[in-house]
Amino acid sequence: MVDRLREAGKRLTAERRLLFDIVSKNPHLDAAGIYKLALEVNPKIGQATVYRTLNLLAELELVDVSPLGEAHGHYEVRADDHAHLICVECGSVREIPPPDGLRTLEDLEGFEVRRTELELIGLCPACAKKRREKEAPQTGDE
Amino acid sequence: MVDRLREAGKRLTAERRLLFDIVSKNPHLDAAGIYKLALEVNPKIGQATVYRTLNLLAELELVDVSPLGEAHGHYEVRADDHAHLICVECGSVREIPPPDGLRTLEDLEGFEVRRTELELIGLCPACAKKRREKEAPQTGDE
DNA sequence: ATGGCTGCAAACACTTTGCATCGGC
DNA sequence: GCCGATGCAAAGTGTTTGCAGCCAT
Repeated sequence: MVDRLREAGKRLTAERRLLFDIVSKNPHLDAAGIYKLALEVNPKIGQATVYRTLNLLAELELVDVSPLGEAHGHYEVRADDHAHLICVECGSVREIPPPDGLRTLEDLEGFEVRRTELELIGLCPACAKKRREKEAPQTGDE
Repeated sequence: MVDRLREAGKRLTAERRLLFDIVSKNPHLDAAGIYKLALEVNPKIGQATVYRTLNLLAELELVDVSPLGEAHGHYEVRADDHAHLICVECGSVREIPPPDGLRTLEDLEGFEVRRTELELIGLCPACAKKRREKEAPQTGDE
């Protein structure tokens, strides 16, 4: 994470460290939850910092914003793609890592699927092309 | 849709018809976009009605709220599960229906996937059980 | 020492709610 | 005719922004 910040010419502050740390250890918190945990460590951190930092980390692709069905966006550190089992009733989230992952329905272990979302997020052909043109061989990373 | 409303003891109004129709024909609009289209047909429809109706339709499981990566929630009529190709650059959304769907990567036709989200939305075992207990044979549908 | 980052609070955008009226059943 | 649904506008919630001081570089 340090490297990525440096790369992007951003500064490494205690707040950023803290927030990234919280997101790492708590995969499915929303901004409010992250803020709350942050307050316990640094009582005078501001929510603006939380939002700014999460946006920054998302831009640097260090964390992902996971939409999580009904609820609001939650944050988690970028990792191997995995499935989310999201309960519409209690909001609980279970993760299924990909290797041992979703090979059979039995892996769901009693979870009752109502609907699924498969989102492939990236660049459409046109934008991918534009980006390649715009981008110098080594420098650019947004 | 009419039936589902009836079932739930809800009334069939022109506004609900209109909004459902708009969502049907425009799979990836957000609330604001839906409202805008609705205004063209019924200039005095209120946004509150749009929100209330969309929430109602979502509750009746007639439409889904699709989180769509970076953007805000979008609405679409419930249909066969399909994948979304979401461009982070221009925000375009392409749908891939399941039968002809994502069997090979070539189906992506040049889309450059950066990350994927697989969300299985439903009831965790505990809540599924609770719901079965609470639910009378015929009456209850929350 | 400098410019980016932070905290604070105001601004903003989106969604929900209260109430009187309207209209489906 | 009754009770739910609507339209309007105000309230609520979550997120962003402006600015002065602070701190990583």
